[in-house]
Amino acid sequence: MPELPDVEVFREYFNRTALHRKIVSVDVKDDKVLDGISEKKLVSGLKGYQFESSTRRGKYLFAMLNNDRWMMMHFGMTGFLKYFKNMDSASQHIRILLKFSNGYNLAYDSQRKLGKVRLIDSVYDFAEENDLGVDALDPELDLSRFKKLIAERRGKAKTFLMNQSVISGIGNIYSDEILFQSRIHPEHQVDRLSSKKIKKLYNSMKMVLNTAIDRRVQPDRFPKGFIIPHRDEGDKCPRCGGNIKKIKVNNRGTYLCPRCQK
DNA sequence: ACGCTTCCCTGGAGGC
DNA sequence: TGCCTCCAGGGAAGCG
Repeated sequence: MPELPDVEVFREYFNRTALHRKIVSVDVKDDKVLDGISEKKLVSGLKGYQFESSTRRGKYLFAMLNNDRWMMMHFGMTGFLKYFKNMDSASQHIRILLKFSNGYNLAYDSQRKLGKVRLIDSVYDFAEENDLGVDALDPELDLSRFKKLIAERRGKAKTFLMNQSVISGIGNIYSDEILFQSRIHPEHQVDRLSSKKIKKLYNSMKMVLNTAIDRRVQPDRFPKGFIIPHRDEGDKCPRCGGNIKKIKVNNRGTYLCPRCQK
C-alpha cells in the first residue's frame, strides 16, 4: 500500500505519537525486516534514546534520534505504524516493537515482511546510495525540472512516474490516478507527450498527491472525480460513465478509462 | 535505457 | 472442507 501520501500520513502519525519519549525497550520479533543491520546493533542504537524529528523522501520515512543517527523505515506493500498502550489493541503482524517510558508502544507492522528497517548516519548518503530521485512533492521539483527529467527518458508514462530513481514516491495506485487526471494513457510514450500534456501531468501529480494527504489517504473522502475508489473492472468512469478497464503495465495491475485516456 | 521475468513474503479470494 | 492457483498498492536483480 504505502506510497508517498501514505508514508506522509505515517510520518504525521509518528510525530504525534513517538517524538520526545525515551525508548525503554526494542523487541525485534522478525529479523527479516532488518536491512543490513543486526538485531543487536538496532537495539543498541535505539534503546535509551529518543526520537527528535522525522523526515520523508519518497516512500521512505526517517526518524532522527538524539544520538545523531536515523531510523530508516520502508513499508513495502503491507507495512504501517501503530501506537497503542495495551497489547490487546496491538496489530497482528508486529515485526518490531518499541516501548516508551510512558508505557505506550510503537509497532512496526508488516504482514508480508517486504518492508525494511535500519539505522543510518545520513539521509543524504542513504538517498545517494539507494539512487533515490527527487521527492515528488519537493518544491524544488518545478515544471522546468520535471520537463528535463522527462526529456531524458523513453518508455511508458506509467513506468516514468513509478521509477523511484527519477522521481520518488509514486507507486502503482497513484500513478494510475495521476494519469487518469491528466487524461494520458499509461502506455503513452513519454517522449511523445506534448508540452501541454507534460504540464498537465506535472500539475496532476502535485494535485493528486496533495489531495490524498489532505484527505488522509481515505478513498471514501477523495473527490468525486478520482478513479481510485473505482479500481475495479466493471466499475464506471467517474468522468464519462464509461467502463473501467484493467490492463497490465510492467506486470502491475493498471486501471484506466479507455475513453478518457488516449 | 528499457522491458520482461523471477524472487522476496503472507494471506485472502475464488475455482474445483 | 480441502486443495490449488492467482492476485495484491513494495523493490531488487538478472537477462536480452
